[in-house]
Amino acid sequence: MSHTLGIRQAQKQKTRQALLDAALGLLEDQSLSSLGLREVTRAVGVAPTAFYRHFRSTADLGVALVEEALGSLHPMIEDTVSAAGDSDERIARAVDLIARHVETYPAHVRFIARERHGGVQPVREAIREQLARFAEEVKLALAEHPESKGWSDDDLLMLAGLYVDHMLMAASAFLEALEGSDQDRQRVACVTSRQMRLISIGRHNWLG
Amino acid sequence: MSHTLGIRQAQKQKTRQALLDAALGLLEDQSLSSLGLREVTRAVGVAPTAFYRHFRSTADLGVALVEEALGSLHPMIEDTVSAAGDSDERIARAVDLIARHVETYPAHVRFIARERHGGVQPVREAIREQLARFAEEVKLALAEHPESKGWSDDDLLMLAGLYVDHMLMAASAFLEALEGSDQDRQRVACVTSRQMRLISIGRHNWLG
DNA sequence: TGTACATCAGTGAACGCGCGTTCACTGATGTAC
DNA sequence: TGTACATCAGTGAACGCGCGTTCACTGATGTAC
Repeated sequence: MSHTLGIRQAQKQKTRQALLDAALGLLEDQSLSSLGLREVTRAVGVAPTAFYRHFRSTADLGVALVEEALGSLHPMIEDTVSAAGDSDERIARAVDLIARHVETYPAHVRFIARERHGGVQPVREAIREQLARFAEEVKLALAEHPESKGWSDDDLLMLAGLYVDHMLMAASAFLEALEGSDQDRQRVACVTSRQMRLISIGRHNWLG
Repeated sequence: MSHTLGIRQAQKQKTRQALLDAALGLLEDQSLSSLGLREVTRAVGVAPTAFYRHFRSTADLGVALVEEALGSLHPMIEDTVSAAGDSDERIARAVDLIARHVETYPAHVRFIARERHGGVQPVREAIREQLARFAEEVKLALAEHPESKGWSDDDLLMLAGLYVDHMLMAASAFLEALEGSDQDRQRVACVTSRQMRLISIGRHNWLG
């Protein structure tokens, strides 16, 4: 089978993924700028020098984590924003989707929220790029809605940016509530829904 | 003069402030969780051990920085949100005020944006508390507006939270634009104003 | 298929360095009389 | 005002420790014939 990776390549990928997983775990209670290369390799059980076979530095590993955390999320945008249903249905679906995502990948969400304004420039830049792509995709999806008639491209991008920022705020609020009670999480969901509804109302009355 | 500090107390305060200033400077390109005690004392020009006369740890210093960065901002809220003028005037004033604040205290703003979701729990907690106080104050100011008639306390707090979050997003966007051109900053101001106007429109049509 | 050589992911010792924290100290400032 | 003692912000040496990076290496996997 010429399409399968060789044993060597497969093992290398496995170690690389183990490094990424270990780093993500260690980043639950510290920032990337204080994450040590030896910490990561120790957690995986390989020699410190093995790290260099996969990443130049922890900053480099951080950029890879951004790709892992956000890269796979793009298809989700399309499904959430552009699918059918009225505003309230769309909001309910979006909030539910965010809540589920935070429950499934809490460490990824924490990493992005933390490093978005964190101390490692290349990682900030990578996150900024991904979020700009999200905003662009949301803009395109919004343009498909009938209620976007008469909206300029610039105004749609402004609205898309507001949505993206707010989704991140919501994800971060859900994350804080993860260690709380069911009631805490429901309150976050409720407040987030109302905030999104308010933005949606603003949208429908914009220029009108 | 019994009300002036003794020479000893005055000198101690001065050293403490020098430590805070130096730390804030060093935090421009790293996170608090990687800030070293020796780095800070070296920047000030005192012995490493002098640090312990003022703070238990860098986390402790971080909490003091939160107080310095956000504590003095509370009076500003009242002025911004509750003062006279229609929505557009209020928005213009708020955006201008945020832009000026970021220009005057960029390091403080960066610190708050960075450590809000950073790796140091007590500092996150301190920021969370201050922002909750802001939201409460904004809520009280909003309640004074005539357009808040019929609004429940809960809805006002929801709106206040949206404003506080959005002000922070705006501050962070201005910060990124600080190293850019005048045009960059104007674009941020323009987008922020329109987003606030959209929220304001949502507010006026809420339940209506 | 078997053999001889190339590749390269992971090893382990070694390095110089800066870290946080301890401790007993110094000497200017504060206080009691 | 002057003196004798107490306080305490800042010192400087010392400690053990883990860090990032270098280097020559090993041995399983890959490849050419």
